[in-house]
Amino acid sequence: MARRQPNPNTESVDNYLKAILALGGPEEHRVTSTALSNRLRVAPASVTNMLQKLASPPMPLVEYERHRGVRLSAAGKRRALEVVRHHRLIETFLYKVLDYPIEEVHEEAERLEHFISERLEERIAAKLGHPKIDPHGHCIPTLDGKMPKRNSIPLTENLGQGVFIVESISDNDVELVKTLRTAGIAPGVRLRVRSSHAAEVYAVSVGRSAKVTQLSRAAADMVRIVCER
Amino acid sequence: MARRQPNPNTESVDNYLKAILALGGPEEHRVTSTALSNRLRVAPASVTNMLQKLASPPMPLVEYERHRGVRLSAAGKRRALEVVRHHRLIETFLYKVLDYPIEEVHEEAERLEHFISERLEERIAAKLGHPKIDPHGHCIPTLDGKMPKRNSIPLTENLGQGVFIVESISDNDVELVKTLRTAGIAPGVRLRVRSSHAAEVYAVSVGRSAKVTQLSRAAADMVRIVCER
DNA sequence: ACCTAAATTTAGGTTCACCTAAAATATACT
DNA sequence: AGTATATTTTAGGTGAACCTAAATTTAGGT
Repeated sequence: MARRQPNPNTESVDNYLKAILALGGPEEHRVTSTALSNRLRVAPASVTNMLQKLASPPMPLVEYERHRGVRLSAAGKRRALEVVRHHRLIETFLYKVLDYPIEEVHEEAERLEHFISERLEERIAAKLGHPKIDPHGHCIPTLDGKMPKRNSIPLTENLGQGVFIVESISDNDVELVKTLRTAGIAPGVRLRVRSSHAAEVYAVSVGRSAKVTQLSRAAADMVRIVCER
Repeated sequence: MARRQPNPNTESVDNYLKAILALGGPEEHRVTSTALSNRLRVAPASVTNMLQKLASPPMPLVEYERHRGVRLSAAGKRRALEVVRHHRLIETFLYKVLDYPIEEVHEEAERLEHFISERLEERIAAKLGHPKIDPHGHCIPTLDGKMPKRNSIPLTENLGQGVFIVESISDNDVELVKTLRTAGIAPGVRLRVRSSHAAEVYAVSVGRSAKVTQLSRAAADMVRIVCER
């Protein structure tokens, strides 16, 4: 009477899949155990264990070779994008319908993303008019698991001074998001960058204002920009 | 380095507390292990185990004497009512804001009630104008843990024919809720009862209509009524 | 009071996700 | 190539919530 269900606890599995998706980047690199261990704040041994489990069933969620890292399978990518879709829809909903402060949406979405049904996902999307972008400027994956890639770069990679448009802001640091909100830095905003590449502190001004805001390197790295127009 | 946290997994604990609250009734009777075992669909031994755990910490959630059943402590009752508040606020929200069909709100709320933050609870309540009653006609406990008791009776306990007002409808049976919705039986509706006490089938008519609907005994037992006016 | 049936508890086992410590493997440097 | 260092895996263990089977306690009928 041996039974070995491949899909035991979903919350934890979801978090692994999301992490692999994020760390693999747009090119879907292999992701190392250590990288996952750091991001998920879990012992390296626990990662190995989980990866072996994710890779073993008939329809594996990841492709895994010992010592060579993991990559999502088609099924794993589908699930990961579904969770990201949940997350971003929930963030948008909390922000637009429930008037959450922008810096608080992430934490709530992080918890709820695992537990909403297909129906609730659909109702939320409908209520919002099937949005494509969340309040931090990130693309919301479509129902059929597609997420357009945009050609933005981190503010820290820009090639000197100039005027740019803020594309998106990383959402996982509450303090950072609050700081940027206060400074008026939000997706779609025009940003004049005054420091040059690889500075320790970035001086920027927002919109047409002359007021200069100082951003730490860490903060600037969380802001992605595109060229104006 | 012995640590013994009394509050390990909350979802399961929440469900025990809710079940004890419901089964204890307004008089807060002791609840037996068997009753909990049936309601939670868990082996009797598992119930005993959990009750012992809930009763043991410095601030116990239940009062428990072996072979004599359990009752909620003050702390346990507070938590149970908080979970019920979550549940009913979520049901109301799904119904009113997200246009859920009434028969589907329960299942979704049952899952989400464990995971929403204080903030989300507050935002939902505010969006709804701090409602006192959920879409099935049940009272929503207040933030400070009070729930008014109403003097309704199950339709099956009524003392003969007459005209009544529907107070509430049990929410956990999808098919039943759908049937009642189709028949137009909803909280606040006027109901003329034509069968007498303890019948096998209840014949009722809704509002001022002459059309008669037949309800099984089981269905009638899930409908609570109050006297007209 | 006695005995049986039902309810309840004890004892011991499972799975899941995590852990630590030790062993194995890969990479980097001279 | 050969060793030091860093990464990864194996081995063994934890607590939570459930399970089954066996032992115990309570309650009902005569």
